[in-house]
Amino acid sequence: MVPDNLTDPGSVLVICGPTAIGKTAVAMAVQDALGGREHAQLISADSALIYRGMDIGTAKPTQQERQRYPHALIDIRDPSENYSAADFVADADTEIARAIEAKKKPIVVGGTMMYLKCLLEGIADLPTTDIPLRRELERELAERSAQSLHDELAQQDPEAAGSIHPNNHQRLLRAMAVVRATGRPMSVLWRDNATGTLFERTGLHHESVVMLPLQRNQLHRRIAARFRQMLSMGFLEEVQALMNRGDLTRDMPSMRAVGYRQAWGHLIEEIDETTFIEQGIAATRQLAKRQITWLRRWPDALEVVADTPDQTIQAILKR
RNA sequence: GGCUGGGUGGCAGAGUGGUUAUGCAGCGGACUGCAACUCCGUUAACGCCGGUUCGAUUCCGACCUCAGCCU
Repeated sequence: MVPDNLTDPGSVLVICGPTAIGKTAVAMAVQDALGGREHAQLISADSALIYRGMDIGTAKPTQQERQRYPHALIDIRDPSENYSAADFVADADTEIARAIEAKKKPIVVGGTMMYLKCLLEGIADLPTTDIPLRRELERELAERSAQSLHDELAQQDPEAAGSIHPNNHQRLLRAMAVVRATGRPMSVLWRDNATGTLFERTGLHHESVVMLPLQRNQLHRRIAARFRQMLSMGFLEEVQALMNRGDLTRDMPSMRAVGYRQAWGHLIEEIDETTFIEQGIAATRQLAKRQITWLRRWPDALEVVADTPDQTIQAILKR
């Protein structure tokens, strides 16, 4: 018997956890428990799964799995394109509304904590990154110093400047761009232009299932095994094919994904194979660690500590 | 057996007679439009024994060990 809070058609189920813990398996099991694809809609919350052609290294659900368990928000971008937390919130809101419309329970599954946080807590309505302005700021950064740009930000938006280190160019330039484009501090806009929480935007409640490893070692072992399995499935060939396109560069968000970044370095003979494998596994472990840090502080979570998907499913269904 | 060159923190890799790089990993932290991102802080080493010296990771010697070459 499935508990009410999971079947409640007027609420969103969120399944999150670190990489390699088995979120997909749990999501599929929950869909089955709800009566299949007619009654549930899986929605991916993952900044890497959005990219077409990046399948092996992202541990994307297979074609067969996706036929029985269709996921929204997978393969929606080309690796040359950008995507952001704001894009995700907009897309996810749309998918959730569509699922409700079709009388399906929305199930958001993923490990990109920033996306989930913004989905649940909201994100301000700020101007999108303006490329020409961004270029201009990059030029200024090169001509002046980061410190001088940071000083300027401190004058116009002290609050944002306070939380952005001068060396953090990525965030420094974004905050500057917002000020330049709107004439108002980003920190003020964030309060004034908040779009509201998921409930405020859609009228839907949510329930979070947070998967955490019982033993960190066990997860680490799974990560290492999965990475080697990716290699035998042709991960390097996948990355080589992406490089062969000629239009992708290693500083694009897609190519900076865990594993892809290291594979790129190996394929241009920057690092040898052993180092590539070591670094790839280590980077994945670090990703899991960062995710777990977020998850530990997840508000109102239905927390499930389990080492295997089966344990998690049992724990969810028992509630 | 002989000769030569090496042995530096988990790995890679500089360097110095005293204040002991750096990168990656590890650990802690920040983060509202690149978040599998970006950034900040931090732990940790000089193969072994002896000698020279006020002081040795650095100089000298023996030893152990690795690589290459020679017989």
